Amino acid sequence: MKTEAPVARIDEIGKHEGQTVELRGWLYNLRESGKLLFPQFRDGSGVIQGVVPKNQAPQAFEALKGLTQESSVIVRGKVRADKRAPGGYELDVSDVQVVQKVPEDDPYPISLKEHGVDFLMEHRHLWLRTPRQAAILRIRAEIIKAVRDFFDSRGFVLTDPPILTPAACEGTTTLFEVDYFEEQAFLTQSGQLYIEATAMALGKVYSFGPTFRAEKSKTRRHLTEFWMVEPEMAFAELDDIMNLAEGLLTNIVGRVLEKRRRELELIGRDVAQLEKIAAPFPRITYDEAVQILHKGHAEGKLDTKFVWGGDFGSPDETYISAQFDRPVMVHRYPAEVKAFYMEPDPQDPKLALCVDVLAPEGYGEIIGGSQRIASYGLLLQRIHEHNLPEAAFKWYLDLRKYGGNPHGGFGMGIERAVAWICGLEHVRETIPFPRMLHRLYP
RNA sequence: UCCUCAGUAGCUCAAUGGCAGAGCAUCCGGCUGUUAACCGGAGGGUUGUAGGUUCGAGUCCUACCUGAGGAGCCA
Repeated sequence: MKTEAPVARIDEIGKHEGQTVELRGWLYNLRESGKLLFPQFRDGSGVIQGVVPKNQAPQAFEALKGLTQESSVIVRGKVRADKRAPGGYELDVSDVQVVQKVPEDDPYPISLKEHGVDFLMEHRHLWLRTPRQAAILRIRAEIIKAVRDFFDSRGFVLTDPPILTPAACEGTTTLFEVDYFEEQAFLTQSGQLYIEATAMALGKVYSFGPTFRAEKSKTRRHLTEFWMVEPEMAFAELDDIMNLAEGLLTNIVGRVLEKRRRELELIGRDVAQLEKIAAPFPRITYDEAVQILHKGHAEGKLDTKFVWGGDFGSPDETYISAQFDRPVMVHRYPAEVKAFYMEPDPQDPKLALCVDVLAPEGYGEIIGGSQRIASYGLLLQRIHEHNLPEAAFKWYLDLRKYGGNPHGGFGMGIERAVAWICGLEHVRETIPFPRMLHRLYP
């Protein structure tokens, strides 16, 4: 096979109209019509249909006839604009080199027909090749890039907290236990406590990394291993934190609409829903949210009447967020249902200076944040009230002894953000290899 | 941990307690513009596992296994 032809990418194939190019990829599908073949090639950037008449390209015809789905190939052909082609361009194939043929007696398991969830999850390593899954992963990458650009351009420094930790961060959820040279250790459930320390060193910081929860949660919103971005700011109060969360979300939605509109359309996302996402986001207090739930109950839209003082359940969050067309910020929850490190509201110490951001369309909580306790004495008292081991938190208390100040931040679950922006039914499709209660393979 | 549902060909599914079937995939044949191509033919089964009821169980009963959806908890 001659090698002068430039290697082209399918997503930029229009640049090569009229040229002979080389494509390196996989046979996505093959339609046969007698002495005419219509192979569809996939190269990771897109899919293009080729045309192979037997009498014009006998070598390519013989190489492709009967070739199995997902066989790897190097093909050469001339790019031609064609209105009949889904992408606007077709390839008049002249040469084909089969790099590896998928065996006929053990064909590629994922056909173009429908498959069940269990089968697809068992073949996740291959499922990723389908255009829909590839588009979701591209959007995920764009969201992560937007997050990092957002913080990097605003003076935040990326500081990576440890993944192995000696104690629970918040003392609430179940953690994965690890044998650390015969000492007990855990996989982190949040880097927050550590980035409070780096924030005192660098002013504005963020972390982006995996977190682990051993909860036996079994819903469309849960993974046992997920990625979280956590900004933390010294000398910041609750309003600063809410402004930051609002800025982050409008920024990443805007970026995805700008750069990944084609992928959003490919997966069938209603883009109009995302175009509504603009500041200001509604900000309501916990008390106001409870009023909304009570009104909903009175109108028969909620089964049970919410009792003030508890945390919102999943149906409650869905109902509250359904009242708005953009993310809603619910702030000042009862301190009792929140983490030990949250600063009490000076106006009403029963409340914590915290905020949850609920995504629209029923996606629930994607961000949780708070102002942290600045006082050494109060923090020590909270650690005792929550029966946490004081010795393990000595370093954390030091942050209040040596230059304590009002500070805070939030955590955003990347997979939940991706699920919302993509309009997915389940977070399992937002990460290449999801880890769930019953899923450790592949 | 609790509640609900499901498990039949490689995949997606059908089969009133009475001969285990279809589409896709694979193989063989046909078709020069196919769009999850189409048309004809072939091969492909321990009906999740174990027990029970029955003349007879994919179907009914019990237990278990596996998975899905939800609750709680959370991002």
